[in-house]
Order: sequence, then structure tokens, then C-alpha cells
Amino acid sequence: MVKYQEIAKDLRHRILNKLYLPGEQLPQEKEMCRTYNVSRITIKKAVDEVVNAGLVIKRRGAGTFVKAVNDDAVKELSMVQQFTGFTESNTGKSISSEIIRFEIVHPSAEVADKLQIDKDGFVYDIIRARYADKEPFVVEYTQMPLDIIPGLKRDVLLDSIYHYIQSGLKLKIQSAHRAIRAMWPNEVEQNYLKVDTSFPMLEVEQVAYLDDGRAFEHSISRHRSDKIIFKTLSIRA
Amino acid sequence: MVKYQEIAKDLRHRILNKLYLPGEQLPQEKEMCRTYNVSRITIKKAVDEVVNAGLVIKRRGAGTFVKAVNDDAVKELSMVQQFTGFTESNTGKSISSEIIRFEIVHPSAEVADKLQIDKDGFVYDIIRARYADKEPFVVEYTQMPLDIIPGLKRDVLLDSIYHYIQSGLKLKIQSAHRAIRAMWPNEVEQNYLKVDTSFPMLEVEQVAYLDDGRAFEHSISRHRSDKIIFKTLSIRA
DNA sequence: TAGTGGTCTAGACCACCGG
DNA sequence: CGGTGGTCTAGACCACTAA
Repeated sequence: MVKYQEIAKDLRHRILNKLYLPGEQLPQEKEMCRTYNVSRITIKKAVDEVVNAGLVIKRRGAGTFVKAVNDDAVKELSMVQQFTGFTESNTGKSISSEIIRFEIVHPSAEVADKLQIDKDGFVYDIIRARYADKEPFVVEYTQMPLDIIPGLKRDVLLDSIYHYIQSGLKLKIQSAHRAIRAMWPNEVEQNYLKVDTSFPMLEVEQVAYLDDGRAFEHSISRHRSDKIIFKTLSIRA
Repeated sequence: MVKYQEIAKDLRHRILNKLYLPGEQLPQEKEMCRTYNVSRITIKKAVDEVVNAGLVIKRRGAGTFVKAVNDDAVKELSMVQQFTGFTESNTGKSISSEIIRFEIVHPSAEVADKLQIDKDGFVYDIIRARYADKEPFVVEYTQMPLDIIPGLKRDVLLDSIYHYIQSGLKLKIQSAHRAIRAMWPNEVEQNYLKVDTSFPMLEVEQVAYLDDGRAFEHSISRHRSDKIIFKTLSIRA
């Protein structure tokens, strides 16, 4: 691990352990340079990481201050920093999947546009219900281009597609663009998730990208609203 | 505007105008240094802005590449960069408010904890219904500490609280922590938003912070699900 | 192995905040 | 006004990718 990450980790720990209290000013950047024996740009990069983690605030002309974030929120901030911003009530539970549909088709015009691929190409068209300890919590509709993700089999769908992409195909996932809405469940979701017509669902539509810039997945996930919360942190530019 | 922002703006425009095509490699950093006549760190900071805007991807050892993002998504990315990530179907409409409740009370234990204030202090307790061209779209439940936001009056609530905080009180808003869920509407929401018991709602719970680190607002907004989409972009660390 | 972006330095000047 | 963080330089070395 490089210097600025080490320093950022140290600052996070000091804040979480209340060595720096909410509202308190952190040491100035020049002083930190002496403390950690690094240049000022390195300190700046370290502190910026902690700003983006939501723990502190910088003000030109004034200093750097610890935010008054409550303890529960702080714990979740470390989660938000992960790739997904989801808090599912599934931690520690065993996840399994049921395959509802697994076909190869031409993409719809909409999906072809979102994935920026040709309408004449082929995509997997997958529908899965996912279970945590045999409790159903989400139905996922996924399309992925055949030529980017070759060799998909049923056993991969039963396990984790993302694991296959990263470990099996050695591809790297870079980012995801998401849109979140509330919805009613359709008939499929009512059946698999065991909810009635009026039960509210949280829909997450996602386009995900590899580190070469190609879109490799379009998916729509319809979650039972009692099983998921989406958390996010926005910092004003 | 400083150099790296100018360069970032130029790169964004080139990508949006297809001078750099999806999948295409951008000029290497050293070449950009010559083109823009700046140092490499400045180029790095400019390109990082474009990465965070979701338009390009950097790979050590390989280069910087334009993401295959579809045009609609690109347009919305510039919106996502704003403070709020919301796409309401309200652009260009006149927003008005109806005050349902406006009291000063002691905070609940939960709100006191989330705002990190004393339970013996006072907070405004506000409930508002908000309209776009007389169409109701959201009910907001807001608590704000009296000593941080003094002098709140009914006419401010009818207009914009955020405008009063920034222009009237000269305070600066730094960040917001949000949790998003799907829900049924309660009786108040059913009445004001003109929806029935089973209509799904998108709830956004928010704690907002000033640039001195103090939490100044806790709010819960219940949106008609047909009037709002929440958009977000996550990039893997 | 050649070429890419990632990290880091030591120092300079600037914009902004607060007393 | 002194002190803060913001920007920027010119250069060095490193880690990683791809051929």
C-alpha cells in the first residue's frame, strides 16, 4: 500500500476511535508533512480520500474539520465506499439462485443502444430469482453481449456471474451507471418473491462497464422493498 | 476558472462532440502536456475529473479510453454531477409548497442522534407538500436545529429553505448522506399526493452537512414513484 | 522491452478566511 | 494581516500492460 493510502487509513482510524472529535480541526497540512515525513501533495491526496469517505471537510483559509456524523452512519460509510451502495439484510446469509430464463437472442433496440452494440449481435437474456437463506429477495433481468462474456453456463448463473467475469475471464469491472425507481411487481415477481400486487418494489437499472470502456451488462433488479436500502453520499463540487 | 478545469471542460466537449470516439484512446499524458502547455500533474487532475464524470477510463500501462456510454446517459451524467442526483419530471415547471406543519419541538432521540445534537435543544419540525405546476409530487418531513438555522418563517418555507440558508444566512452546504427505499404512502401522503393505499413511493432519507462539519438538516421525502428517478454513478476504487 | 499511467518530491505562488 | 488549503511546476522513479 502506498504512502497516501497509509496516511488516509491512519486518519480514518483516528477519527473512528475519537482521537479527533466531531467539529475538531485536524492538524494543518504542513504539520502533517512533518508528522508523516512526506510532501504536502501526498498529504493533500490522503486527506482528500477521507473527504470522499464523508468523514471530514476542508475549507480553504480555515482548515480541515471532522464532520458530526453519527456512529451508525460512519459504519455504513465504509460500506458505501465499496462498489455497491446497497445494504441488504443478507449479510452472512447463503445466497442461491433460481434460473427462470436463460436464452441467447438479438438485443432489443433499447438494450442495444444502452450497451452501444449492434442490433444484429447476440446477447444472453437471463432472468434469475435470488434467495438469501431460501428467502427470495430480488428478481434480476440481465443482458450481456456474447462476444464480451463468452462461455456462460448454467452453473455460473447459479453461482455468481461477476465472479466468473473477474476470476474466470480475467476481466476488470470499472464502473456502473444506475437509475433507481419504485414500482409495482409484475406477475413473475409476485410469484417468485411471494408478494401481492400492491407490494412496493425498488427497481435498480444498471449499465456496467469494463476497464477498457465497453459496456458488458444491462440489468434490471426488482427488490422486495423490505429487503433493501440504497445508500449514497454526495459532496458538492 | 483554473487550468485543470479548463482542460477537463475541453476534453468533455471533445468527447461529447465525437472528436474522440467511444473506445478510442486519448492522447497520452505527456503529449497532452505539450498540447496544453502544462505539467503532467495538471493533466492528471484534468483527466481524473473526466473519469469521475463517467466519460473515460484510465488503465495503467495501457492508456486512457473513451467509455461506450449511450447519448441519453451522457446527457444525464452532467446532471448527476450536480449536487442532487434526482431526475424529476419537473424541469421548467413552477414549484410551489403547501405547509402542513411548522412547529418548534425537542428532537426525537433518533433525530438528535442523526444530527448529533442534544436532546434538550430545539428543532424546527416541518411537513410540506410540494407541487410542480399544481401537480403534487412529494411530501417532505424536515427537522433543523434552531441554533444553526435561525429566523425561519413561513414565507421561507413557501419558497426554498436551501436558498435562505445559502443567500440569507450565508452558510455553505457541503454534503448529504442519503438512504433510499420503496414504501407505501401513509394517510397524509395519500391525501396530498392523491394516490391510493397501494401506490408505491420512493423514500429518500437525508442528513445534510454545512462546510464546518455540522449536520443542519434531517429530512424524509416521500416521492410519487411516477415522478422521480434517482441516478447515480459508482466507480470502483 | 517499450510505453503507459501512478506516486512522490521540494518548492512557489495564489485565493480565501478570520481576527 | 497571518494562516489556511488550492494550484502548479519540472523532474524522478515505480508498477503495470501489451507486444
